[in-house]
Amino acid sequence: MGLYSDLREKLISDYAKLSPQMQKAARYILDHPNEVALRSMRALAGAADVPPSTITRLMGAIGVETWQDFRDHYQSRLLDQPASYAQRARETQSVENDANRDEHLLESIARTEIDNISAAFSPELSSRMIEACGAIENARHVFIVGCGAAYPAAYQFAYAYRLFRDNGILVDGHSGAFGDELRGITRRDLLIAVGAKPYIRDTVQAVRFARDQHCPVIAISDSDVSPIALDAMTKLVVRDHSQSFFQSFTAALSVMQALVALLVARGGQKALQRIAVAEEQLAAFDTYLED
Amino acid sequence: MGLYSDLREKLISDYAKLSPQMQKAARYILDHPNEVALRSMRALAGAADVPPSTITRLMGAIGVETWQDFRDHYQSRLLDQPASYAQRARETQSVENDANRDEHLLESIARTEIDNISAAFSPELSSRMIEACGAIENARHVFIVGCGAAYPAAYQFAYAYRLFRDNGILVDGHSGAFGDELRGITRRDLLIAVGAKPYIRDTVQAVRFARDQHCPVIAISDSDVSPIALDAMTKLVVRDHSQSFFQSFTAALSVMQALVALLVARGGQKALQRIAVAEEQLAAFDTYLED
DNA sequence: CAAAAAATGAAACATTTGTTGCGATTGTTT
DNA sequence: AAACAATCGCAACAAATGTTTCATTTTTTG
Repeated sequence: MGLYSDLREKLISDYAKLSPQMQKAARYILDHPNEVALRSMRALAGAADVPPSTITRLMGAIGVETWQDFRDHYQSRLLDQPASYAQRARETQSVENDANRDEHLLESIARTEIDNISAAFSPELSSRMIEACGAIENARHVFIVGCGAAYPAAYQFAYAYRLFRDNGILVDGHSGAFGDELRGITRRDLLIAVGAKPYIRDTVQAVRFARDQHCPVIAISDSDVSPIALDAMTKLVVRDHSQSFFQSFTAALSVMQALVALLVARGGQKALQRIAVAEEQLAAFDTYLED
Repeated sequence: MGLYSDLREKLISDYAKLSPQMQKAARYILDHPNEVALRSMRALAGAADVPPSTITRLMGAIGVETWQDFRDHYQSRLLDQPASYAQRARETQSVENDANRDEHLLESIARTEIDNISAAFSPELSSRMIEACGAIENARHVFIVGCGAAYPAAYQFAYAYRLFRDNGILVDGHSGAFGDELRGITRRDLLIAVGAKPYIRDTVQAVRFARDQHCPVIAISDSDVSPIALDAMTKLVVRDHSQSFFQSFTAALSVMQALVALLVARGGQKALQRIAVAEEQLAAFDTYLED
């Protein structure tokens, strides 16, 4: 019997030959290797949503005698990891070539991104987000605008929001002239605007138009005094520090996702039901690929 | 009950007060912390040369309810990244207060997002990203595809990329039928595909089409064996853990931004000049608002 | 020294774990 | 349509795990 230096590769190469349920199990194992090392087989089966017997069968299918052998393999893999980590750090320090300059840049990016996210979930911002949720829940229509680099964040919110509420409108100019969707906006509506420097004219004009119609604004921006946030009811000022030329919208996206999570959590059972219905509709349109 | 950030200290401070046999056990645990995380209590007792009951008594002596709690602590210590994540999750669950529930949820979200990003910049993923950059630089055309919740990440890359390279094409179906942009794709091109479960049919078909034309694929996905990543040349598997119903695309977005940053850094002066030109064009179109 | 207190290890206990067997279900072929 | 094989999940099983009990030994104390 051939011994594999890493069972992971064996699992990947044999993946296609496995039965659907075993694929499900293999997939979970590939995605969560540490759980193999730390949790019990039954717990792992439960997490992967397969009966325990499937795991046992998977062992046989990939040529592993017993679960213990499999687990041992993943345990030693877990113990070896810190070693290679340290070794890599040493290598990075010793040689000063082009390749590890890239690695340094990536490490620096990672730190910055984490800082940005941490700042976005400070107590102050958190309470503002909760406040924003209240406003969203009471609005008649919820408009979302964000252009250029801010478009992903706006789209993200609009996409998720529409799965459980049907009063969200993404202002992106895809339906005619930009801002056309805003016609008829009133003080009972709400505009969520995303944007950082350099501020894009369309976004700012959308905000101003909404303000003129006495529509409250929730601004996700890079400054309290940015043209987007200046007159906003709720200001969510997120950091967009970045190692590169472009600003980072990671924190903005994260805040958008957090808003959705909050809304769903507060919406309770009803929100979950709506999501289920939306998913069924998507399935009916054959949007998803069945596993 | 006082919670210690590290039970190790508790073990050391109480060491003198323990009975001889318990000291023997405590000594072994302090010397072999990983064994606590990986082996069974009986096995540990055997290794420490004490009866199992001594371990149970030691638990009570240092104020730990059960062996499971003790083991959990050492397990999360072993995976130093999500250190107190499990504990935090448990706390969030235990407190059923409506007023604080939102804040706890946000804290939990923040923690998870940071974990996701940390994992995305692991040594393994970092080297894959550098590898991906090489492929991007040598490709004739760079196609980017991502649907549904993955669209923001795809858009983000395409938007930034087009500021310094003019061979990027976002496959989003805005120009006629979906996938129409892919016509004429060859082995000299490159497809960057973003997507997580549930996999959207359009994305998967785009990947398959590219593969059929022998076009290499860079996959940003949630699993090594996802239909998007399975046959990909370079697999960037990012975590999408989330406290809410939806998966998080924060890490995917962050990876996209990092790729752009890498490309610009490697592109040197030439890339910066192109960016300057692009900005001037946007200014000419009166896109930005002058301060 | 004797009585009380503490500590110890073996065994018993209920629980959990990994594995196996079997009937039911599914999908394919004749 | 019937027959076959593959796959699946439930339930039973034996082995192990964590905990408790209790009699014995050791230590402390008056």
